[in-house]
Amino acid sequence: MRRTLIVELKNFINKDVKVQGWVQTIRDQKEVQFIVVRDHTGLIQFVLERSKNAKLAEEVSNLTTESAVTLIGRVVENPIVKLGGFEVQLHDLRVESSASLPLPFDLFGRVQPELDKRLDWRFLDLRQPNNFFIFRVQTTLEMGMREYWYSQGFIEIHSPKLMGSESESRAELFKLEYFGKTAYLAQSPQLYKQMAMAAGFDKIFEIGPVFRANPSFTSRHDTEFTSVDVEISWIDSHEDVMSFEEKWIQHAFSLLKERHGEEIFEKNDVEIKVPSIPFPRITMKEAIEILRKQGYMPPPDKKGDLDPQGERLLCEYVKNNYGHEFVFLKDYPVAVRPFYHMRYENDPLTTKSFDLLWKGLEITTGAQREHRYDVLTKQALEKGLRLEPIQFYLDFFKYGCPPHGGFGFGLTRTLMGLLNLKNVREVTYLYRGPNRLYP
RNA sequence: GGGGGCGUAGUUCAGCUGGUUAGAACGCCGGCCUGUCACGCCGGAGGUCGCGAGUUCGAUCCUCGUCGCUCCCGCCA
Repeated sequence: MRRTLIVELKNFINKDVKVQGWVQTIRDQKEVQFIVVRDHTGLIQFVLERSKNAKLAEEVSNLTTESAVTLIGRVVENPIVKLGGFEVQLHDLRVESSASLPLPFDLFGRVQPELDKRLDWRFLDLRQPNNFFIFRVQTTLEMGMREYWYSQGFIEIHSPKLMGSESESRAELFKLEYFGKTAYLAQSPQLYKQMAMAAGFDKIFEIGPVFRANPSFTSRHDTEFTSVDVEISWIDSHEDVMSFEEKWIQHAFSLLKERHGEEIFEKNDVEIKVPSIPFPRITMKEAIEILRKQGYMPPPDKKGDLDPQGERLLCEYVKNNYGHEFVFLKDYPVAVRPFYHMRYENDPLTTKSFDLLWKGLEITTGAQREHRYDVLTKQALEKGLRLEPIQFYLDFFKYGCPPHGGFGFGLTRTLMGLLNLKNVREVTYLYRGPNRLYP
Protein backbone atom coordinates (compact mmCIF):
# COMPACT_ATOMS: atom_id res chain seq x y z
CA MET A 1 0.00 0.00 0.00
CA ARG A 2 1.31 3.45 -0.90
CA ARG A 3 1.74 6.17 1.68
CA THR A 4 -0.84 8.95 1.71
CA LEU A 5 0.22 12.37 2.96
CA ILE A 6 -2.00 13.76 5.67
CA VAL A 7 -2.93 16.81 3.60
CA GLU A 8 -4.35 14.45 0.94
CA LEU A 9 -6.50 12.35 3.29
CA LYS A 10 -9.63 14.40 2.64
CA ASN A 11 -9.65 12.94 -0.85
CA PHE A 12 -9.75 9.40 0.51
CA ILE A 13 -13.04 9.36 2.44
CA ASN A 14 -14.25 5.75 2.91
CA LYS A 15 -10.98 4.39 1.56
CA ASP A 16 -8.15 2.51 3.24
CA VAL A 17 -4.92 4.46 3.63
CA LYS A 18 -1.42 4.15 4.97
CA VAL A 19 -0.13 7.15 6.94
CA GLN A 20 3.45 7.58 8.11
CA GLY A 21 4.57 10.13 10.64
CA TRP A 22 5.10 10.96 14.28
CA VAL A 23 2.80 10.39 17.24
CA GLN A 24 1.90 13.81 18.55
CA THR A 25 -0.77 13.01 21.16
CA ILE A 26 -2.26 9.85 22.62
CA ARG A 27 -5.63 10.06 24.36
CA ASP A 28 -5.99 6.61 25.84
CA GLN A 29 -9.46 6.16 27.32
CA LYS A 30 -11.14 3.09 28.69
CA GLU A 31 -13.31 2.30 25.69
CA VAL A 32 -11.84 4.34 22.89
CA GLN A 33 -8.37 5.54 21.97
CA PHE A 34 -7.23 8.48 19.89
CA ILE A 35 -3.86 9.07 18.32
CA VAL A 36 -2.99 12.37 16.69
CA VAL A 37 -0.34 11.79 14.04
CA ARG A 38 1.78 14.41 12.31
CA ASP A 39 3.67 14.41 9.06
CA HIS A 40 5.23 17.40 7.31
CA THR A 41 1.90 18.22 5.71
CA GLY A 42 -0.43 18.23 8.69
CA LEU A 43 -2.20 16.45 11.56
CA ILE A 44 -4.77 13.67 11.56
CA GLN A 45 -6.68 11.83 14.27
CA PHE A 46 -6.75 8.03 14.34
CA VAL A 47 -9.41 6.32 16.42
CA LEU A 48 -9.76 2.80 17.82
CA GLU A 49 -12.56 1.28 19.87
CA ARG A 50 -10.81 -1.07 22.26
CA SER A 51 -13.45 -3.79 22.02
CA LYS A 52 -12.81 -4.15 18.29
CA ASN A 53 -9.19 -5.20 18.63
CA ALA A 54 -7.80 -5.81 22.10
CA LYS A 55 -4.31 -6.64 20.88
CA LEU A 56 -4.04 -3.47 18.79
CA ALA A 57 -5.44 -1.46 21.70
CA GLU A 58 -2.63 -2.74 23.86
CA GLU A 59 -0.12 -1.57 21.25
CA VAL A 60 -1.71 1.86 21.20
CA SER A 61 -1.48 2.03 25.00
CA ASN A 62 2.23 1.33 24.75
CA LEU A 63 2.91 4.07 22.19
CA THR A 64 5.09 6.99 23.17
CA THR A 65 4.79 10.52 21.80
CA GLU A 66 7.16 11.39 18.96
CA SER A 67 7.64 7.77 17.96
CA ALA A 68 7.88 7.26 14.19
CA VAL A 69 4.97 5.10 13.10
CA THR A 70 3.19 3.59 10.14
CA LEU A 71 -0.59 3.42 10.51
CA ILE A 72 -3.22 1.78 8.35
CA GLY A 73 -6.91 2.51 8.54
CA ARG A 74 -10.06 3.72 6.87
CA VAL A 75 -10.78 7.41 6.41
CA VAL A 76 -14.28 8.31 7.61
CA GLU A 77 -16.18 11.55 7.83
CA ASN A 78 -17.07 12.61 11.35
CA PRO A 79 -18.29 16.15 11.90
CA ILE A 80 -17.60 15.91 15.63
CA VAL A 81 -13.87 15.78 15.01
CA LYS A 82 -12.39 19.24 15.34
CA LEU A 83 -9.36 18.33 13.26
CA GLY A 84 -10.91 18.65 9.80
CA GLY A 85 -14.23 16.89 10.37
CA PHE A 86 -12.87 13.45 9.54
CA GLU A 87 -10.65 10.82 11.09
CA VAL A 88 -9.07 7.45 10.35
CA GLN A 89 -10.30 4.24 11.95
CA LEU A 90 -7.18 2.39 12.98
CA HIS A 91 -6.72 -1.10 11.53
CA ASP A 92 -3.05 -1.68 11.97
CA LEU A 93 -0.03 -0.05 13.54
CA ARG A 94 3.71 -0.47 13.20
CA VAL A 95 6.20 1.34 15.38
CA GLU A 96 9.15 2.05 13.08
CA SER A 97 11.20 3.71 15.80
CA SER A 98 9.96 4.36 19.28
CA ALA A 99 10.77 7.57 21.12
CA SER A 100 12.10 7.11 24.64
CA LEU A 101 10.53 9.23 27.34
CA PRO A 102 10.72 11.75 28.71
CA LEU A 103 11.70 13.88 25.73
CA PRO A 104 14.40 16.50 26.34
CA PHE A 105 11.65 19.08 26.13
CA ASP A 106 7.95 19.21 25.41
CA LEU A 107 7.73 19.90 21.67
CA PHE A 108 4.20 21.18 21.79
CA GLY A 109 4.13 22.68 25.25
CA ARG A 110 2.58 26.00 26.15
CA VAL A 111 5.94 27.74 26.21
CA GLN A 112 9.03 27.16 24.15
CA PRO A 113 12.29 26.27 25.87
CA GLU A 114 15.21 28.64 25.60
CA LEU A 115 16.78 28.83 22.15
CA ASP A 116 19.97 27.25 23.43
CA LYS A 117 18.07 24.19 24.67
CA ARG A 118 16.23 23.96 21.37
CA LEU A 119 19.51 24.09 19.45
CA ASP A 120 20.93 21.28 21.58
CA TRP A 121 18.05 19.17 20.26
CA ARG A 122 17.62 20.84 16.90
CA PHE A 123 16.18 17.76 15.19
CA LEU A 124 13.32 17.74 17.68
CA ASP A 125 12.94 21.51 17.46
CA LEU A 126 12.61 21.29 13.69
CA ARG A 127 9.73 18.80 14.01
CA GLN A 128 7.57 21.76 14.94
CA PRO A 129 5.68 22.89 11.83
CA ASN A 130 6.54 26.55 12.36
CA ASN A 131 10.24 25.76 12.33
CA PHE A 132 9.98 23.43 9.37
CA PHE A 133 8.15 26.23 7.59
CA ILE A 134 11.25 28.46 7.80
CA PHE A 135 13.01 26.09 5.43
CA ARG A 136 10.13 25.95 3.01
CA VAL A 137 10.32 29.75 2.88
CA GLN A 138 14.07 29.62 2.38
CA THR A 139 13.64 27.18 -0.49
CA THR A 140 11.15 29.45 -2.24
CA LEU A 141 13.28 32.54 -1.65
CA GLU A 142 16.30 30.88 -3.26
CA MET A 143 14.06 29.64 -6.07
CA GLY A 144 12.92 33.20 -6.73
CA MET A 145 16.48 34.44 -6.82
CA ARG A 146 17.53 31.66 -9.18
CA GLU A 147 14.60 32.28 -11.50
CA TYR A 148 15.67 35.87 -11.92
CA TRP A 149 19.35 35.08 -12.40
CA TYR A 150 18.54 32.41 -14.92
CA SER A 151 16.27 34.72 -16.88
CA GLN A 152 19.10 37.26 -17.06
CA GLY A 153 21.71 34.80 -18.26
CA PHE A 154 23.71 34.46 -15.05
CA ILE A 155 26.14 31.56 -14.53
CA GLU A 156 26.29 29.73 -11.20
CA ILE A 157 29.72 29.14 -9.71
CA HIS A 158 30.99 27.21 -6.70
CA SER A 159 34.21 28.75 -5.51
CA PRO A 160 36.57 26.95 -3.13
CA LYS A 161 36.27 27.50 0.60
CA LEU A 162 39.85 26.46 1.24
CA MET A 163 42.33 29.22 0.52
CA GLY A 164 46.10 29.16 0.43
CA SER A 165 46.66 32.68 1.64
CA GLU A 166 45.21 35.38 3.79
CA SER A 167 43.31 37.71 1.55
CA GLU A 168 41.34 40.78 2.49
CA SER A 169 41.25 40.98 6.26
CA ARG A 170 43.31 38.27 7.89
CA ALA A 171 41.90 38.94 11.36
CA GLU A 172 38.67 37.09 10.74
CA LEU A 173 40.06 34.00 9.01
CA PHE A 174 39.96 30.47 10.38
CA LYS A 175 43.33 28.81 10.04
CA LEU A 176 43.77 25.10 9.51
CA GLU A 177 46.44 22.53 8.93
CA TYR A 178 46.64 21.45 5.30
CA PHE A 179 49.14 18.66 4.54
CA GLY A 180 51.87 20.35 6.45
CA LYS A 181 50.94 23.81 5.20
CA THR A 182 48.54 26.41 6.49
CA ALA A 183 45.20 26.94 4.77
CA TYR A 184 42.36 29.34 5.53
CA LEU A 185 38.60 29.08 5.28
CA ALA A 186 37.16 31.65 2.89
CA GLN A 187 35.43 34.53 4.66
CA SER A 188 33.86 35.50 1.32
CA PRO A 189 33.99 34.35 -2.31
CA GLN A 190 35.01 37.90 -3.21
CA LEU A 191 38.34 37.26 -4.89
CA TYR A 192 37.20 34.13 -6.68
CA LYS A 193 34.02 35.59 -8.05
CA GLN A 194 36.02 38.42 -9.56
CA MET A 195 38.09 35.79 -11.34
CA ALA A 196 34.94 34.82 -13.23
CA MET A 197 34.81 38.38 -14.57
CA ALA A 198 38.41 38.10 -15.77
CA ALA A 199 37.44 34.74 -17.27
CA GLY A 200 34.68 36.38 -19.30
CA PHE A 201 31.70 34.80 -17.48
CA ASP A 202 29.95 38.16 -17.67
CA LYS A 203 27.42 37.66 -14.86
CA ILE A 204 27.66 35.13 -12.04
CA PHE A 205 26.11 34.14 -8.74
CA GLU A 206 26.97 31.81 -5.91
CA ILE A 207 25.07 30.60 -2.86
CA GLY A 208 27.48 29.09 -0.41
CA PRO A 209 29.01 29.02 3.04
CA VAL A 210 31.39 31.66 4.34
CA PHE A 211 33.40 31.60 7.55
CA ARG A 212 34.15 34.45 9.93
CA ALA A 213 36.47 33.95 12.87
CA ASN A 214 34.94 36.82 14.83
CA PRO A 215 33.96 36.21 18.44
CA SER A 216 30.65 37.99 17.88
CA PHE A 217 27.97 37.53 20.50
CA THR A 218 24.90 39.06 18.94
CA SER A 219 21.59 37.89 17.53
CA ARG A 220 22.67 38.58 13.95
CA HIS A 221 26.17 37.05 13.68
CA ASP A 222 27.45 33.54 13.19
CA THR A 223 30.87 32.10 12.39
CA GLU A 224 29.54 30.15 9.41
CA PHE A 225 26.63 31.36 7.34
CA THR A 226 25.20 31.23 3.85
CA SER A 227 26.20 34.10 1.64
CA VAL A 228 24.52 34.96 -1.64
CA ASP A 229 27.01 36.54 -4.02
CA VAL A 230 26.59 38.30 -7.34
CA GLU A 231 29.12 39.80 -9.73
CA ILE A 232 28.35 41.62 -12.99
CA SER A 233 30.68 42.72 -15.81
CA TRP A 234 30.62 45.77 -18.09
CA ILE A 235 28.88 48.05 -15.64
CA ASP A 236 29.21 51.83 -15.70
CA SER A 237 29.15 52.22 -11.93
CA HIS A 238 27.79 50.77 -8.70
CA GLU A 239 24.43 52.27 -9.70
CA ASP A 240 24.06 49.41 -12.21
CA VAL A 241 24.67 46.89 -9.44
CA MET A 242 22.04 48.49 -7.21
CA SER A 243 19.49 48.58 -9.97
CA PHE A 244 20.08 44.89 -10.61
CA GLU A 245 19.74 44.04 -6.94
CA GLU A 246 16.46 45.85 -6.43
CA LYS A 247 14.83 44.11 -9.39
CA TRP A 248 16.18 40.77 -8.20
CA ILE A 249 14.81 41.28 -4.68
CA GLN A 250 11.49 42.45 -6.07
CA HIS A 251 11.18 39.27 -8.11
CA ALA A 252 12.14 36.93 -5.25
CA PHE A 253 9.86 38.67 -2.75
CA SER A 254 7.01 38.61 -5.17
CA LEU A 255 7.32 34.84 -5.64
CA LEU A 256 7.53 34.45 -1.89
CA LYS A 257 4.42 36.51 -1.30
CA GLU A 258 2.51 34.54 -3.90
CA ARG A 259 3.53 31.15 -2.48
CA HIS A 260 3.68 31.78 1.26
CA GLY A 261 2.39 35.30 1.93
CA GLU A 262 -0.77 34.23 3.73
CA GLU A 263 0.89 31.50 5.73
CA ILE A 264 3.71 33.81 6.81
CA PHE A 265 1.13 36.32 7.95
CA GLU A 266 -0.73 33.66 9.94
CA LYS A 267 2.30 31.98 11.44
CA ASN A 268 4.70 34.88 11.90
CA ASP A 269 2.39 37.87 12.02
CA VAL A 270 4.27 39.81 9.36
CA GLU A 271 3.30 40.91 5.89
CA ILE A 272 5.60 40.26 2.95
CA LYS A 273 5.81 43.59 1.16
CA VAL A 274 6.98 43.42 -2.43
CA PRO A 275 9.16 46.55 -2.64
CA SER A 276 8.63 49.19 -5.31
CA ILE A 277 11.46 50.21 -7.63
CA PRO A 278 13.70 52.14 -7.40
CA PHE A 279 14.70 51.73 -3.76
CA PRO A 280 15.60 55.03 -2.08
CA ARG A 281 19.30 55.87 -2.38
CA ILE A 282 21.06 58.01 0.18
CA THR A 283 24.74 58.89 0.23
CA MET A 284 26.66 58.45 3.44
CA LYS A 285 27.13 62.23 3.65
CA GLU A 286 23.38 62.81 3.36
CA ALA A 287 22.68 60.07 5.89
CA ILE A 288 24.90 61.65 8.51
CA GLU A 289 23.26 65.02 7.83
CA ILE A 290 19.78 63.48 8.23
CA LEU A 291 20.74 61.82 11.50
CA ARG A 292 22.40 64.99 12.81
CA LYS A 293 19.20 66.91 12.21
CA GLN A 294 17.43 64.33 14.34
CA GLY A 295 19.92 64.90 17.10
CA TYR A 296 21.82 61.70 16.61
CA MET A 297 25.60 61.87 16.43
CA PRO A 298 27.43 58.89 14.97
CA PRO A 299 30.39 57.95 17.20
CA PRO A 300 33.58 59.68 15.98
CA ASP A 301 35.59 56.44 16.01
CA LYS A 302 33.41 55.10 13.18
CA LYS A 303 35.39 57.21 10.65
CA GLY A 304 32.33 58.26 8.72
CA ASP A 305 30.40 55.00 8.97
CA LEU A 306 27.16 54.42 10.86
CA ASP A 307 26.76 52.28 13.96
CA PRO A 308 23.84 49.83 14.26
CA GLN A 309 21.75 52.38 16.12
CA GLY A 310 22.32 54.89 13.29
CA GLU A 311 21.29 52.28 10.73
CA ARG A 312 18.09 51.55 12.62
CA LEU A 313 17.27 55.25 12.82
CA LEU A 314 17.97 55.75 9.13
CA CYS A 315 15.66 52.87 8.21
CA GLU A 316 12.99 54.42 10.40
CA TYR A 317 13.52 57.78 8.67
CA VAL A 318 13.27 56.25 5.20
CA LYS A 319 10.14 54.36 6.15
CA ASN A 320 8.49 57.55 7.39
CA ASN A 321 9.64 59.85 4.58
CA TYR A 322 9.80 57.58 1.54
CA GLY A 323 7.35 54.87 2.63
CA HIS A 324 9.97 52.25 1.81
CA GLU A 325 11.42 49.36 3.82
CA PHE A 326 14.70 49.31 1.91
CA VAL A 327 17.41 51.90 1.55
CA PHE A 328 20.66 51.88 -0.39
CA LEU A 329 23.26 53.69 1.65
CA LYS A 330 26.02 54.56 -0.82
CA ASP A 331 29.36 56.29 -1.37
CA TYR A 332 31.21 55.20 1.75
CA PRO A 333 34.50 56.83 2.69
CA VAL A 334 37.67 55.02 1.65
CA ALA A 335 38.65 54.51 5.28
CA VAL A 336 35.88 52.01 5.98
CA ARG A 337 35.95 50.06 2.72
CA PRO A 338 38.36 47.40 1.43
CA PHE A 339 41.13 48.12 -1.06
CA TYR A 340 39.31 46.66 -4.06
CA HIS A 341 36.38 49.10 -3.97
CA MET A 342 36.64 51.65 -6.79
CA ARG A 343 36.99 55.29 -5.86
CA TYR A 344 35.49 58.32 -7.57
CA GLU A 345 37.87 60.00 -10.06
CA ASN A 346 36.93 63.44 -8.82
CA ASP A 347 36.60 62.49 -5.16
CA PRO A 348 39.36 60.03 -4.24
CA LEU A 349 38.23 59.77 -0.60
CA THR A 350 34.89 58.26 -1.57
CA THR A 351 34.23 54.76 -2.90
CA LYS A 352 31.66 53.64 -5.45
CA SER A 353 30.14 51.39 -2.86
CA PHE A 354 26.86 50.71 -1.09
CA ASP A 355 25.14 48.78 1.65
CA LEU A 356 21.53 47.73 1.50
CA LEU A 357 19.67 48.24 4.77
CA TRP A 358 16.36 46.53 5.47
CA LYS A 359 14.36 46.61 8.68
CA GLY A 360 17.30 48.16 10.50
CA LEU A 361 19.76 45.53 9.40
CA GLU A 362 22.63 45.41 6.91
CA ILE A 363 21.75 42.71 4.41
CA THR A 364 24.12 43.62 1.58
CA THR A 365 27.50 45.15 0.92
CA GLY A 366 28.40 45.91 -2.68
CA ALA A 367 30.56 48.09 -4.91
CA GLN A 368 32.08 48.66 -8.26
CA ARG A 369 35.46 46.91 -8.09
CA GLU A 370 38.73 48.47 -9.09
CA HIS A 371 39.71 46.56 -12.23
CA ARG A 372 42.80 48.56 -13.23
CA TYR A 373 45.90 46.63 -12.20
CA ASP A 374 48.07 49.60 -11.30
CA VAL A 375 45.35 51.42 -9.36
CA LEU A 376 44.35 48.25 -7.51
CA THR A 377 47.95 47.53 -6.55
CA LYS A 378 48.40 51.06 -5.30
CA GLN A 379 45.24 50.84 -3.18
CA ALA A 380 46.29 47.51 -1.69
CA LEU A 381 49.64 48.93 -0.64
CA GLU A 382 47.90 51.98 0.78
CA LYS A 383 45.78 49.71 2.98
CA GLY A 384 48.96 48.08 4.25
CA LEU A 385 48.50 44.77 2.46
CA ARG A 386 51.38 42.60 1.32
CA LEU A 387 51.14 42.01 -2.41
CA GLU A 388 52.71 38.57 -2.46
CA PRO A 389 49.82 36.61 -0.90
CA ILE A 390 47.29 38.27 -3.22
CA GLN A 391 49.39 38.24 -6.37
CA PHE A 392 47.23 35.43 -7.80
CA TYR A 393 44.29 37.83 -7.42
CA LEU A 394 46.08 40.86 -8.83
CA ASP A 395 46.98 38.76 -11.87
CA PHE A 396 43.27 38.57 -12.76
CA PHE A 397 43.54 42.24 -13.75
CA LYS A 398 46.72 42.03 -15.76
CA TYR A 399 45.44 40.54 -18.97
CA GLY A 400 42.19 42.29 -19.83
CA CYS A 401 39.50 42.44 -17.14
CA PRO A 402 36.20 44.22 -17.79
CA PRO A 403 34.85 46.86 -15.40
CA HIS A 404 32.60 45.06 -12.95
CA GLY A 405 30.87 45.15 -9.60
CA GLY A 406 28.72 43.06 -7.35
CA PHE A 407 27.52 42.38 -3.88
CA GLY A 408 27.25 39.91 -1.04
CA PHE A 409 23.83 39.29 0.45
CA GLY A 410 23.05 37.72 3.82
CA LEU A 411 20.49 34.96 3.38
CA THR A 412 19.83 34.32 7.06
CA ARG A 413 19.48 37.99 7.94
CA THR A 414 16.93 38.32 5.17
CA LEU A 415 14.98 35.30 6.41
CA MET A 416 14.95 36.85 9.87
CA GLY A 417 13.34 39.96 8.46
CA LEU A 418 10.88 38.04 6.29
CA LEU A 419 9.70 35.88 9.18
CA ASN A 420 9.84 38.49 11.92
CA LEU A 421 12.32 36.41 13.94
CA LYS A 422 14.84 38.07 16.20
CA ASN A 423 17.82 35.76 15.92
CA VAL A 424 19.78 34.25 13.02
CA ARG A 425 20.03 31.04 15.03
CA GLU A 426 16.30 30.51 14.53
CA VAL A 427 16.60 30.55 10.74
CA THR A 428 19.90 28.69 10.48
CA TYR A 429 19.58 24.93 9.99
CA LEU A 430 22.48 24.29 12.35
CA TYR A 431 23.93 27.40 13.92
CA ARG A 432 27.67 27.85 14.27
CA GLY A 433 28.97 30.46 16.68
CA PRO A 434 31.98 31.05 18.91
CA ASN A 435 30.52 28.71 21.53
CA ARG A 436 28.65 26.23 19.39
CA LEU A 437 30.08 23.43 17.26
CA TYR A 438 27.44 20.80 18.12
CA PRO A 439 25.25 19.19 17.00
C1' G B 1 37.64 41.70 23.31
C1' G B 2 34.27 45.61 26.47
C1' G B 3 29.43 46.21 29.05
C1' G B 4 24.42 44.68 30.97
C1' G B 5 21.02 40.63 32.37
C1' C B 6 20.04 35.55 33.81
C1' G B 7 21.41 30.34 36.02
C1' U B 8 15.82 26.84 41.17
C1' A B 9 12.32 19.61 38.99
C1' G B 10 12.56 16.89 32.16
C1' U B 11 10.54 22.09 30.37
C1' U B 12 8.82 27.17 31.59
C1' C B 13 8.80 29.82 35.94
C1' A B 14 7.47 31.50 41.40
C1' G B 15 10.07 31.67 45.97
C1' C B 16 8.49 37.85 51.00
C1' U B 17 14.61 43.24 53.88
C1' G B 18 18.37 35.63 55.00
C1' G B 19 14.61 31.32 58.95
C1' U B 20 12.47 24.84 59.84
C1' U B 21 9.78 19.20 55.11
C1' A B 22 11.96 24.68 48.23
C1' G B 23 6.40 25.37 45.26
C1' A B 24 3.16 25.83 40.53
C1' A B 25 1.98 24.63 35.52
C1' C B 26 3.07 21.41 31.63
C1' G B 27 5.68 16.74 30.83
C1' C B 28 6.67 11.71 32.97
C1' C B 29 4.87 7.07 35.94
C1' G B 30 0.43 4.35 38.20
C1' G B 31 -4.97 4.05 38.64
C1' C B 32 -9.94 5.60 37.00
C1' C B 33 -12.83 7.43 32.78
C1' U B 34 -17.63 5.05 25.95
C1' G B 35 -15.62 10.07 21.58
C1' U B 36 -11.55 12.63 23.33
C1' C B 37 -9.78 16.81 20.60
C1' A B 38 -5.04 22.02 25.41
C1' C B 39 -9.59 15.33 27.24
C1' G B 40 -10.95 15.03 32.48
C1' C B 41 -10.39 13.07 37.68
C1' C B 42 -7.27 10.73 41.70
C1' G B 43 -2.44 9.43 43.23
C1' G B 44 3.04 9.28 42.61
C1' A B 45 8.13 9.92 41.32
C1' G B 46 11.43 13.72 40.20
C1' G B 47 15.83 19.15 43.10
C1' U B 48 23.88 18.52 45.41
C1' C B 49 18.75 25.75 44.12
C1' G B 50 25.28 25.95 37.98
C1' C B 51 30.09 25.19 40.76
C1' G B 52 33.66 26.91 44.68
C1' A B 53 34.81 29.97 48.69
C1' G B 54 33.29 33.78 52.20
C1' U B 55 29.84 36.63 55.72
C1' U B 56 26.17 34.69 59.35
C1' C B 57 23.51 30.99 64.74
C1' G B 58 21.41 30.01 59.85
C1' A B 59 22.37 31.28 52.56
C1' U B 60 18.18 29.57 46.79
C1' C B 61 18.46 34.79 48.80
C1' C B 62 24.15 38.87 50.71
C1' U B 63 29.78 39.22 48.95
C1' C B 64 33.82 37.42 45.88
C1' G B 65 35.58 34.05 42.30
C1' U B 66 34.47 30.64 38.43
C1' C B 67 31.64 28.24 34.54
C1' G B 68 27.43 28.43 31.31
C1' C B 69 23.55 31.04 28.69
C1' U B 70 21.67 35.65 26.72
C1' C B 71 21.46 40.65 24.79
C1' C B 72 24.07 45.26 23.47
C1' C B 73 28.78 47.51 21.61
C1' G B 74 33.12 46.46 18.52
C1' C B 75 33.55 43.38 13.70
C1' C B 76 30.40 42.44 9.67
C1' A B 77 26.19 39.59 5.69
